[in-house]
Amino acid sequence: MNTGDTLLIIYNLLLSSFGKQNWWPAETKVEMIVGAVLTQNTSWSNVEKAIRNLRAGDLLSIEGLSNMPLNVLSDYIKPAGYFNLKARRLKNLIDFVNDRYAGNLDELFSLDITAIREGLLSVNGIGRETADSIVLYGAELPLFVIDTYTYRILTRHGLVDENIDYSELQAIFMDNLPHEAELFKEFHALIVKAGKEFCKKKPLCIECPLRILDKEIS
DNA sequence: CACCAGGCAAGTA
DNA sequence: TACTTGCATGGT
Repeated sequence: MNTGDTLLIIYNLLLSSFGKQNWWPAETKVEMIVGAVLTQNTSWSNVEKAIRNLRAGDLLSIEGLSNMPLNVLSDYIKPAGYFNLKARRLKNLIDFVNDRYAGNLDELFSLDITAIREGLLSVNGIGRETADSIVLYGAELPLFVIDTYTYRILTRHGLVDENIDYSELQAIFMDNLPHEAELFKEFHALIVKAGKEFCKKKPLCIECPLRILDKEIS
C-alpha cells in the first residue's frame, strides 16, 4: 500500500471517530491570525479567554490592534500566557500587514502560497507552524500544517522515523495527498483532536481509532 | 504537588 | 547543525 492510501485511511478513521471539526474556530480573518499567535504552545481554552477580552474591548481588528500600547495589549491577552512575548509578536504581525499591505489582510491572502509563507516567516515571532496555519486557515490555500500532535501520532504508530524534521514531515503529506484546502484543514484539525484524546501516553491506548494500523503498515 | 498546552527565537558549542 | 533555555496562565 502506498503512502497516499495510508494517509487517506488515517483521515477516514479519524473522520469516522470524531466527525468534522470545522476549523479554524474564528469569526474573522483577523481573529484567525490573532488566535494563531496566541495558541503557540498554549491550550485553546486559554486562547479563547484572551480573544474574548479583545472582542469585549472591540479590538479584534487591524486598526484596533494597531494603535495599542504593548503593555495594554499584554494585559488583554494575559490568560493566553507568555503575554509580554505574544503582545510583541502580535504587534510585529500587525505592523507587517500595515506596512506591506496597507492593513488589508485580503491583499496578503491574494498572493501565492510561497509568497504568503515567506512573508509571514520574515516576521519575528511567526515560525513554520504559525505561518502554515495562517496560509491554510486564513488564506485557505492548500499547505499542510505540522504540529507536535502530527509528529507524535505518526511516530507512535511507527509510520515515520522519530528524527524526521518539520519540512520532511510536511512533505509526507504534501507529496502524497491531493492539494485541497478543505482536506488539509480537516485532516490537521482531526489530528489535533486525536492527539488530545489519544496517543498522549507512550503505550498506545486500546480505544485509539488508529490502532488497526499498527500491524498492517510498516 | 507536578505536568502539560494547536511554538518560537536567541544563545551556546 | 544540534541542543538548551526563557517565556506564563490555567486546567487536570
